[in-house]
Amino acid sequence: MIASVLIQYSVKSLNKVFDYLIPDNLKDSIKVGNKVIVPFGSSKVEGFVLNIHNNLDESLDYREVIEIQESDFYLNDELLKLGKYMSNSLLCNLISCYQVMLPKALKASLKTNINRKYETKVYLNKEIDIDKYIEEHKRNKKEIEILNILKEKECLKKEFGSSINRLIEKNIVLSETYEINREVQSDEDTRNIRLTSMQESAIKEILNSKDSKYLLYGVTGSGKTEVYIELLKNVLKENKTGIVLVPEISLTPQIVARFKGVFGDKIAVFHSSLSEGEKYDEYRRIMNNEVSFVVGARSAIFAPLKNIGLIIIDECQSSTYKQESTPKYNSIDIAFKRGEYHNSKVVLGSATPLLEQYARAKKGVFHLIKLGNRISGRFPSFEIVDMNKESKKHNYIISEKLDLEISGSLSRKEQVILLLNRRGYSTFLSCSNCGYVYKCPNCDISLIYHKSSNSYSCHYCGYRVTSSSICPKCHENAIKDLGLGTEKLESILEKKYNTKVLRMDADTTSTKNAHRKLINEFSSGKYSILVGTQMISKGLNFENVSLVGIINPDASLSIPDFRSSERTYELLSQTAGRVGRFDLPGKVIIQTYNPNNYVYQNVIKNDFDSFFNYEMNIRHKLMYPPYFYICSILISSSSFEQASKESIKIKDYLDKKLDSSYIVLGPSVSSIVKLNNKYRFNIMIKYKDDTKLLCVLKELNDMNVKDVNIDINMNI
DNA sequence: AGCACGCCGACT
DNA sequence: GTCGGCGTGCTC
Repeated sequence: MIASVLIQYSVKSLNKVFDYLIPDNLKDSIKVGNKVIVPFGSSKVEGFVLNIHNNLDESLDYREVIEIQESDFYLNDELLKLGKYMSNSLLCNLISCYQVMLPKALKASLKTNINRKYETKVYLNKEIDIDKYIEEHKRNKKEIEILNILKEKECLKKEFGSSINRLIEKNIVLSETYEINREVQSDEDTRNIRLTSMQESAIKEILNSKDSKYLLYGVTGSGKTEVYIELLKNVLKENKTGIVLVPEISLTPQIVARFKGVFGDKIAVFHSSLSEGEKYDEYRRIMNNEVSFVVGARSAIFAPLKNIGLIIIDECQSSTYKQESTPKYNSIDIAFKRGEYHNSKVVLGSATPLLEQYARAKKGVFHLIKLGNRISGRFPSFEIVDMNKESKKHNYIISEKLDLEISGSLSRKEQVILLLNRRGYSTFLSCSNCGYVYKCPNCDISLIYHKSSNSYSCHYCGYRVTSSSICPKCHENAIKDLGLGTEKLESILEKKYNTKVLRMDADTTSTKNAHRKLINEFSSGKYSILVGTQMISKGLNFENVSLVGIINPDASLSIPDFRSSERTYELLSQTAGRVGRFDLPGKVIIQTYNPNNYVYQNVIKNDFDSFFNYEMNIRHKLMYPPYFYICSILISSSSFEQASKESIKIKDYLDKKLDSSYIVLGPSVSSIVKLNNKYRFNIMIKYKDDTKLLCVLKELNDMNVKDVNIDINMNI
């Protein structure tokens, strides 16, 4: 018997299986999907068994499989097929697809040592006359004490001191060690919640329909979570399983607590804050059919559940569902694929779905279900402040109107949230003497001043130097920090309003549980103003907040990406949703230099449909999604010339191979020309059907150009 | 990925 | 004459 093994390394030349003889002692136990150790060249490697067969090739000199790792674990048929699908449609190595599905402890890599947790139980050896033994060893009080307890019941070894070891050695007491799961603690929300008629009818509509894909479209606070819960209860009734994806567990503790409260132990939760050992435990619980549901972020879509009845993707507009590193999969595509396999329903939920998603729902590709208005609170009142006028009055950061509203809120002892989507103190550093702009030595990016760490840092590669006002070029003491980041805003506000300001951004929430701690502190009223980046736009529920100020939304709007408008719309409407959730009337102030922009105009009217129509028109004209799919090819090299030359060659190649139904744009320099010492060029392909494209790109992928990296990102 | 093989430059 | 640079090719 021969095992075809896909080994651990994710390199082009190893993207194929190697055949190994299965030795007799493994013949009965080896399974397709098993993780095995095999000899490879002069070393040993790990890999997955993709096939077991008998086609001996006489010309080959086979070596033998060394051993099976984690014999109770294997990639099942569905996941094996799913990996192949991913590898084909994403143009990446097969092994990277399998690796991404698994917790670190189960990935193929000889370095993994699983931090297993064991427990040892001890009990009396029935074949020994205990009473006689006790009689003979009366003087050893500790031993007798233990034996008397064990006469009643078996116990855990750790309940006793070291004297138990002597008893085990003498075979009086028997011990048995087995693997156990760590206990993962989490909050539980066990409220009993009455469903609204809107929710009831949404649930009925999904349960009674034969459709497989749904878009549950409901504003923030309209109670999507309760709909999910009822759907899952139904899944449980049918003895099936389900997956719930959320953008990021740490940002949505309430929804997880709610699931835990209703389903308790039947749910496995994949936190990013779990240790690798804990993740492995949760994975084991799933494999052993101990759980019915899995809740987690992007990679939870690969949970090895059997008989899936329902997959829910909450906040389906979130960009976190697309993985930025290879394999660049999108959990939503994977969800549809798994849904097909299991014949299960897939429900996307959002208050601000992506244009593609909403368009598909309107077209009937997804069954659209609207969930009406938010349950409590009212829609806040909006005001757009024209910063062109304000800057004439020398108000660049806080407009008169916003100042007035902040003062008003503070005097009423209410709280204020200000959104500024830019962390750090300043946004760039420049010499007032010679005009030099302080850039990262590895990237073509301005360094950003961080006052709290007294450093200049690059937000892309992590480069960091101690701050100094001496210009590296002209050596004058003239470096000035310009532009506005959350740190600077924080200190400006503290001075201006003489109050405590809480800042929430990637810098203040980097430590474990910091996010939650800050939220609780703001909730408790210790601070009157919260300043933060986009991370404050979601999920927060504060009763005492009456004002939301949006400081510089234009920055988000001007990001060179075709989705920047809809991202900004989402960011603003989500942030606006932080106010007026309870009894306080809410006010939202948007400060912009483009007051007439359709994004802002529609945000203030809360008119998603109107925004949708306007934006769809633009997408249509510019041939962007959902009218076309987009594939982006990134060509990078440490040599600018090589990257440039190769980009042009690739463009010519694509033009030659692809017919006119494909639109090939570029090459152009990337928006970040140099990143991590690599020069970057982009080619964009607009397409409606990927079958031919995938073949052409596969050939392109197989061409090896030295010192040049080609990175393909399908369906961005 | 790691390693062997192999072909050209600079040096005890 | 050798040591060693890294380009190429192979691993069941």
